[in-house]
Amino acid sequence: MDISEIALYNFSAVERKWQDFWLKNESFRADCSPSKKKYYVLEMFMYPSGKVHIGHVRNYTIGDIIARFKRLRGFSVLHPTGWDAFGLPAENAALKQGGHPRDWTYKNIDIMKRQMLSLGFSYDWRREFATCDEKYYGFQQKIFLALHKKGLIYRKKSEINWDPVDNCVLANEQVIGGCGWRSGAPVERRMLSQWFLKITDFVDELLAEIDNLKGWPEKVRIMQQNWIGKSEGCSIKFRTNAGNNSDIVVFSTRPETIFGATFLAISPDHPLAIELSKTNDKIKAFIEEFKRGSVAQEFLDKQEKSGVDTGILADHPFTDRKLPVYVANFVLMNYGTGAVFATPAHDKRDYDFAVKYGLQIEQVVASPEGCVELPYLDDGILINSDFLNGLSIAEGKKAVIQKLCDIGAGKREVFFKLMDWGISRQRYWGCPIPMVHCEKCGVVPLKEEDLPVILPHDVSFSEAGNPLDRHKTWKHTRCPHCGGEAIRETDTLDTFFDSSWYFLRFCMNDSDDENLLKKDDVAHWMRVDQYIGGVEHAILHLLYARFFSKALTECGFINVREPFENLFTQGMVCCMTYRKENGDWLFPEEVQKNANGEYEVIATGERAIVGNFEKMSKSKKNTVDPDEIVKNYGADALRLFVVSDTPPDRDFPWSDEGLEGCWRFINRVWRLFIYAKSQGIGSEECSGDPVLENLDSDIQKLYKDFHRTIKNVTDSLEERTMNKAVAYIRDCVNAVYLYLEKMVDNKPVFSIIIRDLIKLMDPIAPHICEEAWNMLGFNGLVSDNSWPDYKEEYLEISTIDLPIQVNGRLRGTVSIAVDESEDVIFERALQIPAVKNAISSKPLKKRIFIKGKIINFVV
RNA sequence: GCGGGCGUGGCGGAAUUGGUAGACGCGCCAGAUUUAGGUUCUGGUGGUUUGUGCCGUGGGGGUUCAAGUCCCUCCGCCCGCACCA
Repeated sequence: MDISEIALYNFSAVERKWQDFWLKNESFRADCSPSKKKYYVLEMFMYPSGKVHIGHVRNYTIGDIIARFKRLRGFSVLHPTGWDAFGLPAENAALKQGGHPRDWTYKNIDIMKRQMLSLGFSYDWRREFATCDEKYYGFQQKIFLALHKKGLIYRKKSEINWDPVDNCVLANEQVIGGCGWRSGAPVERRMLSQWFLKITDFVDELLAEIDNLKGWPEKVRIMQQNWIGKSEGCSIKFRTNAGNNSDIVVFSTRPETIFGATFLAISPDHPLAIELSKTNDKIKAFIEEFKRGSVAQEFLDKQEKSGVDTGILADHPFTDRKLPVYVANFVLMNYGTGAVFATPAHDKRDYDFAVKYGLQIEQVVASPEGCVELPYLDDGILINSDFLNGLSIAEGKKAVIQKLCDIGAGKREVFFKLMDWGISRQRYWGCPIPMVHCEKCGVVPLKEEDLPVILPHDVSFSEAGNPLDRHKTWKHTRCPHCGGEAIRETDTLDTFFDSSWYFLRFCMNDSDDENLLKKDDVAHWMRVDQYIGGVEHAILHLLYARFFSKALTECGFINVREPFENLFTQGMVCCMTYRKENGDWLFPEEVQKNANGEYEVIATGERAIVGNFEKMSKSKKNTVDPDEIVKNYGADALRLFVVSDTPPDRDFPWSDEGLEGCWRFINRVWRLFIYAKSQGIGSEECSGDPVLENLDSDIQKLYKDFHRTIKNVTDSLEERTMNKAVAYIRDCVNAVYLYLEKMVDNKPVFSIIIRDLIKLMDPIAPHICEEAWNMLGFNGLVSDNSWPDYKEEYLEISTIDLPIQVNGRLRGTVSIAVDESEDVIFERALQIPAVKNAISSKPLKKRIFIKGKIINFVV
């Protein structure tokens, strides 16, 4: 048989066949198995936007490779998926094209599920659900009531971030650079009664536990730490000459520099500043100016420090110094106390401000060597500081806080940036909040037996605002407390609420009707052993999910305080961009290379500019459609491609040539399988390990090298560097190709190699592997079997080309047995002409010999 | 400004953790097969010379018999946070 004449692999028939089989037989259902170790692998579930994109494909392929790999490694694997289905786009679509958000959502789920199935992901589909399923959000309302009862949910009138485009409140986490995370519109500030989740109750634990998240990327851990933003310091009360109730409390993390304080600064939002503005036009004007500017973030960033003198003088707690009080634009009301003492010698901002307004600068920290450096020396010895003189920063800090406490002027204090999470949204397509407003009883929680509160279907989107609010009947109900007339809460929950516990619900399979959070099931599967998703969720989702695990544990639902053992954040899929000279984006197919090697627009011949590799996006016209790829190259080729070459945590440069290469490789492997079958390779030839001594030396080497391949692929998959696993597999296939004609005389060895090669490839390209497995007569599915082992003894190399250096430069190699004696090897090495030449007549100073590694002559 | 990451052929990236730099792939070149192109199989491919050699992992310096890897220093790119007291 000529291997080059084997017909192309019919991927579409094969892939369809096995996808149907897996689905029908629930091949990947996860059951609690007492005999196996469990492994929970989860990719962040999808928003049903309407279409799967390549970024999803990469994310879910990485997860599926891990799931299939772990199954073969003998774990009982839970690998579920579902839909993060509430949210604004459904409403926007209804608004734009008519129809109902519910229909839009479920239709999209249908489409996208079909796409996911066509990629051969090994999910336990029994556990699939959407967060907009009544059962799911109904249970979520139960959770809401439990959290409320526990005191973790409260209602408060507060200034909120209002997105004027989406007509919606945003959490602080959803405001990025002063704009809404979805709409991109500048956020306005409004006062509104809102529901809040008391995430701050867990702030210490949320921060402390980050240190134990060893399986998380350092980057994400730091981002969470920064977001929580703990500062330890001291609040200090300053008396002023402005009469009663005009004491100013400042917060400082550097109280030891108090003797360098030369003025106080308060925020324009500080109550005292607002009070003063009533009688002081200059302050009033300054605050107005500040408010006007503060909307646009870029403006704020570049804004120079400025302020206005209030005329008030504050008393220094330890000296006679009178400190002028300024209203200053660089002091934030929402951090600390909204007031600071300024030490210009040791703080950049204070320094800039002092220079601008000609204020005093007093150095109080000197470097230990005594040399004077101004400003901002943040380590050294305290000087000019009365009782602190000569102390280090740390000692001084301790001493000054003690003294401030003693005289009743200050106390130790800790501040956090993290604030409670506002969860109310003035939107229809979300989980209804199970509370009512009763004139007599106030805000009253519904009784559990009255749940779920179902979203009404008959709503209209013809007007702006919340459809629930203007629904004719839905919101009218009875008060659970007094039985009188009451109004339902018409706000719905932030969708981040929905996604904060979905991974817990996956622990139950769909036969469980009532209780979506069974403690035993959760205990069995949690934590998630490997969570995979984009780094864009580093703060929002991951922080909320951590908080929920703690809160639900407090409420007795579960007993898992940290949900995610290992976190993997994959890079983005990027693609070349092209633009016209006027800046308009061009599709790649609109562009061609002309005779001069420059790019031009095919239709018009104008010059086209080649842009950068950028994240795929519709607006930049550099997307590719997974459906098209699957249709033309198959799911296996696509899966292989998205994990080839580039480590999964880096951005992936898409190229059509690269994809073609993967398609060619799938075909190359297919030819190998067909050829092997024609040579009598198959299950009946596999019986135990081959006896190496009976084999030709090159086949021995091939077999030993294959064990090296097993080790390399195993290690690569364990460390999540699929690109390396692919390289080792390709290398191995290349090696087998060189011995095709020896197959027929070495059936047992080749049968074992082919069998185990199928297993090694199965996590990445499962369809072709399932087909080959079946075709060569092996039993069951590949995933019913176990991952190949390698023999350590085969990894030991007996002969080696030992590099010979002279003065650290390579002059040749000698092929010798690894355990050959040193003297013999030196003898051989000195016979190499290039070595002789390099040494010539110079006296030998030293010989370096590292067994199995290198020889180096130093002359 | 602070924090994190990165810098290796034309390109994506390997490198047993201090021991033959460039595995594997893309691209390119050649041979075989083919009526031809494509496919397929095999070989080659860092630069520069070829008698040998010399240079080469962002730049410069250092440690070492030996540095992509360790130390110092400078430069550049990407990401996150940002008047956080």
